[in-house]
Amino acid sequence: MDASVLTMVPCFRQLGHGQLQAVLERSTMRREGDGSVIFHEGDDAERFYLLLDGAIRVLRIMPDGEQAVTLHILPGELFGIASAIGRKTYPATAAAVGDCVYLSWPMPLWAEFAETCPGFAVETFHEVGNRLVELNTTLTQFATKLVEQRVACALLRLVEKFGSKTHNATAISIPVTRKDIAEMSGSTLHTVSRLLSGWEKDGIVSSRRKHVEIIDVPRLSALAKSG
DNA sequence: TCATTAAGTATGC
DNA sequence: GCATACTTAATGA
Repeated sequence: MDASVLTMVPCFRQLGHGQLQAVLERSTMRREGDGSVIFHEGDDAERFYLLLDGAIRVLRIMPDGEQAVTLHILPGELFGIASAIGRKTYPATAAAVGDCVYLSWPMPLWAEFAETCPGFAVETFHEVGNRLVELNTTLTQFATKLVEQRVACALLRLVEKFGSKTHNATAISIPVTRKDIAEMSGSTLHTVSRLLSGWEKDGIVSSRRKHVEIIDVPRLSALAKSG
């Protein structure tokens, strides 16, 4: 594994090759398959993580066993950064979406990186800030929109993060089930299934098992708007 | 307007 | 061939 994989990572962007090498040498690399849980909500926050490849779903599990997906992590982003917000335990569960490759470090190194790595603190503040904005947007959607609009919003959020243009559509590049979309939109898999079937008839989306692509993004955006 | 129940079909390891 | 993903309709809050 070469230190150059870290040059694209925002929080290490200002480090020279030697420093990157040192950071890398102190990390542990792991690989996980779809659905594997990396840490659970409430676990002691012993390590922090950097996603190199794949995607991570951050979710909370309700007392009745229901799950709510709060956000997704992209390659190059940190996760499990309890230290950054002054916590001793993880506030949410992190699970792999598809195959993932990630690095991790013992949590005590967080303070050391923040002190010794130029740009690390500033970049992680940015990242945390961006997530706050994202969560705020999602929260507003939950509070103000009807289910159909929320489901449309959830799909658009997936497109924003994982959309890849194909010949005549925008495919979501990670596996997503109806249940996943329901957990992102505060709905049920049945309602999501019904909505997707309807939109498929209207030529707005096209879906197979665990795979969704959007044929007509503007019309989906229109559905996502209230009114 | 939407969740729940229930009963089915399709798909993939 | 079995578990998982998905569809559809009916019911009722």
